Amino acid sequence: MIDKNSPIPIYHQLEESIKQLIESGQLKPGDALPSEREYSEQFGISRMTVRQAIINLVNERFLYRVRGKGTFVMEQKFEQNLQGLTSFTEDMKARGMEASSKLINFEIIPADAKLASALNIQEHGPVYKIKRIRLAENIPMALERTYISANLVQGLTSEIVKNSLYYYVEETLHMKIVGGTQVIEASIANKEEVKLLEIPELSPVMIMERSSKLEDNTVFEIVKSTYRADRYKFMIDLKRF
Amino acid sequence: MIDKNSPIPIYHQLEESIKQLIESGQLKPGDALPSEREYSEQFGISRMTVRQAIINLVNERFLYRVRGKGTFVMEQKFEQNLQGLTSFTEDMKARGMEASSKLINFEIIPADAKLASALNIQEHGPVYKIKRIRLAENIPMALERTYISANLVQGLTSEIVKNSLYYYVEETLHMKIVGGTQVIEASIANKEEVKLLEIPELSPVMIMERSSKLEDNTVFEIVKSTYRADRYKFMIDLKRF
DNA sequence: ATTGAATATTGGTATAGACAACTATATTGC
DNA sequence: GCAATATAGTTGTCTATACCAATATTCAAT
Repeated sequence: MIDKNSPIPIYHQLEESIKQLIESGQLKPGDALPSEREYSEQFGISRMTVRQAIINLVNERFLYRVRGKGTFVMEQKFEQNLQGLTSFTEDMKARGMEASSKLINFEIIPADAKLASALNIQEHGPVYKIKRIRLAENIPMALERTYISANLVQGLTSEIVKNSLYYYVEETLHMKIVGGTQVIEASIANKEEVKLLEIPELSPVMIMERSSKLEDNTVFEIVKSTYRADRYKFMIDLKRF
Repeated sequence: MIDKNSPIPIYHQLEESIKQLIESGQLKPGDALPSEREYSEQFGISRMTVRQAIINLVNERFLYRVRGKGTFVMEQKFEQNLQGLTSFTEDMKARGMEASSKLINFEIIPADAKLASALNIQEHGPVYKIKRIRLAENIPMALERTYISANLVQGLTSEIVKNSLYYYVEETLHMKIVGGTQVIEASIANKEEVKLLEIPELSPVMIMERSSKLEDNTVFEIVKSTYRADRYKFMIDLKRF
């Protein structure tokens, strides 16, 4: 179980070993772990070394400790990371729904000042503008307008756009999207949104504007989405530092 | 600087002391800290105790360490904390605005089924209900309804609520809020919200429902907030895994 | 001047032991 | 029976020490 001669630190070996027990279900949420001294004796390692392993797992929220009682497995194992950057397709799949798209418009436009600044390119530079209706279970969920510098992703076609853009960019072009920022606000649907999303006039909508970046920190895309408030809620995990 | 006879752990004293130096600007981003051995000798404490303080600050992203080189102050210590769980007061401060509150209502109510389930208590159990208007620069920003189990936080008074609830809970009761989840959706203001937030009828609003948890994974509070869409945008950082 | 080896300094891992603070259980005294 | 006390077991804090691994510096050989 623990190899003292391994170049891998002992505390790290123990960490992985405990994680394994949790993930395989041999340790269930709420279960008490053996005490630090028990681990120490069982593996012939110092209690401080055991503590280092446990402290790390506590920081990662796999375990929690109560002084005088013991160390226990966290109730809510590992929630999937929302606040993760996901494509619409991935997002809907995580919600157990089937995603599809309807391409409304696909063209190359010159960047206006605001867009050029957001994409970090020259004004009037060529930009793909992709306007799509996003559907879940064939019901309109969002209107999405994606802007990508045409110099960055060359040879984009409407065929590719109809399938998964992220898949093409990551698997074929080998560009790696690493993160971004997203601004969320509430609003009332405008005429175009009312029509395309098939909702009543004056319906509330959630507007999300995302900017995603590649490994080298260049801006990859700007996405403006309008989500139907009656069909979409946004959930995030919070951590207090 | 360090009081060995204080009931406050030495590593915690050192932690606060270093944080102070960073926040006061005496240690600037990129600066190297004294080495662990220097701290150890200067304060007459063990190197392992110094390490415990530094490890905590590294976990909180105040510092970073490089083996063989030293320990340094993080470049962007405050940038990272969106998707961080913040109180309204902290949130507004980060936006450069002054926060205040108006207490609308403070009472103890019996939990209905939904609330009892969310707070993980018995149905009809006593729950503090705190209704507050949150203002930024003295303009209404949000209507906030907070629900806390009365058995968990005893002796809450309207005086405490008028000041900072998080401060009281963390500093006086020594409860540690570690995280939570938040659901965001768009809607139209109802009559009460229109009146209290001083907005036109049919105005769009952003509704956020937060559940925060303590170290031992018990639910601490449920907060339902209604934010004026014209005054509030929500920004998060995204990471792709 | 440049290279290369030795030395010093830094953080990383690990040990052994001590006592404190807290919890649960068993025992004692009434 | 019940309450107070003792005891054992848990995590929390702290010390002192040792050696490893990575980096920086010093100094000698070329």
